[in-house]
Amino acid sequence: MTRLLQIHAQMITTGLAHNTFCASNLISFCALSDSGDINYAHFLFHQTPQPNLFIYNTMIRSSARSPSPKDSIFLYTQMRTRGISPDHYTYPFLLKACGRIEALELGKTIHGVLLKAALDSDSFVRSSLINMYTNCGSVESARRLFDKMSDFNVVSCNAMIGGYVKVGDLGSAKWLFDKMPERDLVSWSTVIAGCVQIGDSKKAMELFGEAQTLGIRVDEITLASLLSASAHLGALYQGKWFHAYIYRSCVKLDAVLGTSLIDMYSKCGGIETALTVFRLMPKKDTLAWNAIITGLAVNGYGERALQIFLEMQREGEMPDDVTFIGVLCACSHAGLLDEGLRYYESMIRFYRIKPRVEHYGCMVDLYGRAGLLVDALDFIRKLPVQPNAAIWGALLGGCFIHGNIELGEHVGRILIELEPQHSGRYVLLSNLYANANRWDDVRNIREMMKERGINKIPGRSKIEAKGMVHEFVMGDKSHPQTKEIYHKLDEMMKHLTLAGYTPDTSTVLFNLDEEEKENALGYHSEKLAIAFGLINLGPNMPIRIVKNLRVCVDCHSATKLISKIYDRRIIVRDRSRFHHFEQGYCSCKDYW
DNA sequence: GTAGGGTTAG
Repeated sequence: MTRLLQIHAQMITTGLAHNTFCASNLISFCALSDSGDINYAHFLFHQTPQPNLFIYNTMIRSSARSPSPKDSIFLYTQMRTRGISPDHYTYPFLLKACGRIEALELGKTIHGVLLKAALDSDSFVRSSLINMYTNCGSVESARRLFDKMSDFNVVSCNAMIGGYVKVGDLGSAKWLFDKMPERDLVSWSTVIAGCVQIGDSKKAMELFGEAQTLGIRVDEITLASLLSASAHLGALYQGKWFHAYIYRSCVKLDAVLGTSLIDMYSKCGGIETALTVFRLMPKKDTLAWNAIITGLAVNGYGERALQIFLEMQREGEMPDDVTFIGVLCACSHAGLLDEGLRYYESMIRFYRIKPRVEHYGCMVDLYGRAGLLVDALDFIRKLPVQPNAAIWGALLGGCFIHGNIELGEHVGRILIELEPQHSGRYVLLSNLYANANRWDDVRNIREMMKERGINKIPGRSKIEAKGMVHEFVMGDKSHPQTKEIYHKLDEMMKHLTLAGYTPDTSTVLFNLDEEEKENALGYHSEKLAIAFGLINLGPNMPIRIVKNLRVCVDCHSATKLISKIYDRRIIVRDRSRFHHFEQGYCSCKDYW
């Protein structure tokens, strides 16, 4: 831009500023280039006495992708009043703006206008129309238009696939993807992103495999989705492979891809690498800061997360609502009550961010973990919104940690009423009763679950070894290495007993006799996965496990001891956070 | 010129 300002100055002195061709190019650079400046483009535009069609198109195009797409509409009205007729270049930009502000009625009107002007046969205009309709939530209109088209071009197909993906109809998206005559990288990216969005990360990986077989080289956009899939799966080695791919293929590492990498490493327990990636990023936006703050928080490094937050403020990056979710989460997990309260206040008063239900959840968690259950309840009562299940869940968590049976029972009942189909709610209440040795109540809950036909979700643990993901359920005997695994498990148990471990059977759901309970615990999926890891991973490799549920008290204390006995780092990602076990300690400081 | 990407409480 500095260079451009010099050129502009020169143009003024030489009189070239009045030359339409030169003025157009100047505006075009400011409005469209990555190193341009949209505000300066507006400034130049206002100084132009008679902007021509090209200038209008450029300004409409630039505004359509700017943070205020409404400007495009304004510019369009202005050009019409000034008697300039829009052409087939104008409409795609204008329709993009309509889509972004979800102005369906306006979009329809423009559709009518361009029908009259007979511009609807232009393939760019058609694809833009399809995209406008899907962005405005009207997939049916998009489909009607799409069906009427005789020339099947790849862009309109992609726009249509994107429309299906937006409404979560991956079946139709995949159907069209398979049916279209030719697919380009955008087609692949769209379906891959679609899989990730509906939570089918495995399918996303499979599609990438197919693309690989066909020799398609993916770019930074596809990779961002694929890294997000790795993050969800907790597949560190898969994610690392993509990281290497980025370097190998000289893919542009922009802020979005950097954020995906940070998130992938954090969600796979590789928080040190996440930090390195973050430090090496030349341009960090709010999302990148948010990703590292949240990553540190769920990995149990609350203080580090807060340091980075302070750094963010020093560097003048504006925190948003998501930043504060990370900050509050960091405070509650690290037991920093006063800081949490202070940040919450500053979010509202200083940053003028209106708290959302997620922030309330963090606050209840903050009070609850600190043992201030009365304050937590008081906070919930004063909320301007109906508390949701997550808020009660946070309070129940606090009751559990601090052994408050009365309040816990009350909250547990509310939760079951609120989400009668959610098995975890019953399990939690039942565990609370079991902790208090109230076996009759435990049995009642079991009965209730049976009557309502609700099944407990079985615990599953995944572990990666030699490029393969292995999954275990409780008492699993399906793995080819079953014999060795159980042998190792016996050895582990012997070592544990020698180290003074006694099984904590308090949270076993069934009212079994003590010996049965111990057996049930001994074969919990994470213990099987640890045994598998000890057998198959080299002595210096940390054991990384991803669990679908929260880790139980018994497995937690057993894992701490195992990390010491076998001198092995064990990293467990459970449903809500990370546990880094090392030399008998866990990063969660036994609060989770 | 049109179509595809990242962070979010328990």
